[in-house]
Amino acid sequence: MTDGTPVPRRRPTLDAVARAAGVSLKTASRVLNDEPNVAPETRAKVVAAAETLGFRRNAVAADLARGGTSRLVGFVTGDLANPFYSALAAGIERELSRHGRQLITASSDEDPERERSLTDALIERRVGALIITPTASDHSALRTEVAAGLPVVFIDRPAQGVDADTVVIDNRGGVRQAVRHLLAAGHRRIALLGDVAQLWTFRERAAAFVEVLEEAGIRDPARYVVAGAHETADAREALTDLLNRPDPPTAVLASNNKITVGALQVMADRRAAGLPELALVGFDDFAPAELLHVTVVNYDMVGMGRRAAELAISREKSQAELAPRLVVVPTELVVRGSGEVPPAAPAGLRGAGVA
Amino acid sequence: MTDGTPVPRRRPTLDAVARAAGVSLKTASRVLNDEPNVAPETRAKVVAAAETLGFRRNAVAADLARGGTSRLVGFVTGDLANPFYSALAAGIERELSRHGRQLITASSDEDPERERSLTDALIERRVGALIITPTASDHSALRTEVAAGLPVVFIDRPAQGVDADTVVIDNRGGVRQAVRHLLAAGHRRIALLGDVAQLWTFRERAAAFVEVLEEAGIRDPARYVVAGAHETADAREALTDLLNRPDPPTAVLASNNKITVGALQVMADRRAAGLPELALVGFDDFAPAELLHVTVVNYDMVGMGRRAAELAISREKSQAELAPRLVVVPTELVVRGSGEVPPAAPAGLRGAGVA
DNA sequence: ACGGAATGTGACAGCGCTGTCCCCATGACT
DNA sequence: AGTCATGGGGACAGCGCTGTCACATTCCGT
Repeated sequence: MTDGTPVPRRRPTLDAVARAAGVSLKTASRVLNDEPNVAPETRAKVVAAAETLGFRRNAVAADLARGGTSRLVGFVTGDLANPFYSALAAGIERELSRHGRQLITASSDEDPERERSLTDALIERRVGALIITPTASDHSALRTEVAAGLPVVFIDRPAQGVDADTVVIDNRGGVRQAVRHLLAAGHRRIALLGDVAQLWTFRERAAAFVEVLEEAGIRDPARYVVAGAHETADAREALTDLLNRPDPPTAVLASNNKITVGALQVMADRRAAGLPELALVGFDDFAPAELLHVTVVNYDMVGMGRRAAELAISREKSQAELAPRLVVVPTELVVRGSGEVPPAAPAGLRGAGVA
Repeated sequence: MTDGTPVPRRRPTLDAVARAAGVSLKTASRVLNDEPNVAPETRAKVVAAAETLGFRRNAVAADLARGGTSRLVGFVTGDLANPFYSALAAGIERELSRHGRQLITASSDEDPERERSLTDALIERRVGALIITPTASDHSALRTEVAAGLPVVFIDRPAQGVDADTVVIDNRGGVRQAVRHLLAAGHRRIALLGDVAQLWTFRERAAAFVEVLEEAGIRDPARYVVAGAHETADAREALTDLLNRPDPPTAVLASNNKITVGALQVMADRRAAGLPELALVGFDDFAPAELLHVTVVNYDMVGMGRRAAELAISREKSQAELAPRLVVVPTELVVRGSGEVPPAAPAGLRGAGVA
């Protein structure tokens, strides 16, 4: 076979650089790693040789030689297209880059099976640490890895079956703020519209929700707790059903931003139909929430990612066995309104009360 | 020094598995890579040994042995926290995972310097392909890499100084749709509110903008073209300035979603102040744009990412020299309204005309 | 029954780099 | 002079895996 294809020029190796500079392989390595004890002239020669050859060190080989662990951190998340997850990713990435580490992301699409295989792939890639928004219910498979010293951090919800660092939102606190706000405005029939009932975050929020209402002396506080509104459309439907009950709620707490949007749609329809207004508080702030005049439970998503990365790196750097740590990210109620259209409200009165 | 710290148990190697199974290293390798010509019994023995030892293959070493290139694809983007970029990332990641590849993302924060160093780091990591949303104006440094056979794909805007595959939006077409829509509604004084003047996307949009207005016989069509509205707040200010001119525009084309939000804020203020309505069309759709009743130029961001990944992978797989390819993603005008509040419009009339 | 293919397995040499150890010059200090 | 620390540099053995080649066995057709 006559080799017709142009040979894909092999990259110059460190060896080639050393030869060109007239030094040994190891000396070249020293120069390129800024190790001490190299004469300035020698250093210059090597640098020049590397430059002219267009040398790029091979981080794969370097990692292997150093012990087989790469300076990569894996992030297994639900869906990168979701602003919540991508905000986490952004925070993680920012923190990592400060420590010379790179982020490798993988979306599980909330599928436990896929989460498992992605995690495996990342471990095979010998990531230095692993950050996971757990979807699977059991993570005991990771126990071996954690025991072997792999830093694993769970974010947004804790994992079961393994002790590891965890970063979560103060779900209960956030719910309490939201519900108290609605109670203070005089609401007594308050609904909670949630995502997936199995999700830890929802269970937390629902528990707090019921608790606060009970404290306020509301009877049958779980009466308007509904889960299963995974997409915006589901949320719409679920809320419509609630409102069609004989004794409908007057206020809603939406458990995430997709649901909030669904609720806002319903509210717009009601308004168009001349029906009474509904009060709304949403979990998760989102870009134009301000324009829509909706009160939300806000927290720092990017900061949350950053915290997770910090935990991962600190564990990776310290050899000692650290006890699992828990970081709870505080929430803050941003009072704006209930999602009513911002009609003629004088600017000064903005964000003052609920409907 | 008495070694007090618990030795971080080394991971079992393939060699250990082979020994445990009583076969050679290579045979174990064959089994774990599903290579043919291994007797079923032998296979079973190896699998069992791997299982009991908790063996995880080391992808770093495997990549190195295979020729030093990893099955990783790098994505250098502006800011992962921006929904536009994260949608791209999601599309890329989805396509890659279908081909057994993993995505490693890095945010340049739109800083050319940082973009450069991240690109370098990824090349050192020996990614199999590189996808970049270029921020730097010159990418001739990548010429060597491209010549050496590294698949490089530019996304959202083309690069200068190097011939490579590129995926862009049909900016001109999108602008044409938007402007014609406004013209048809009777507007003659139309403004274009843009991001960064140097950005290729803005220059394209501005050129098309001027062109369409000229075709329509509008004099001095660039009169209301303003750039530099990088953040929402800037956009607000820029638009306010425009509206304070003696002969203010009656319609605005916002060049991205942040700007659209800024414009919506201004419109809300005007409405509150009883000033005449302003027509608005935005570039980029965003989650609650529907609720805000705003007409937008929409296109498939996730699909765009997917296309870029396809280009990268096809190039990586084919050894032949492919000529640089250009993919233009079509845009679609989603007519909803001009961002006026959705007051009493009967559902049936929704999204029918402009203000 | 016998050559040749197909099948199953192993030895061994790298992939490109880093860590360890070791050697050779200096220069400083008895 | 003789010793010894110190700076500067190289040889070499891996890191954990895969590719190549060589070898042993079995199976087939004629």
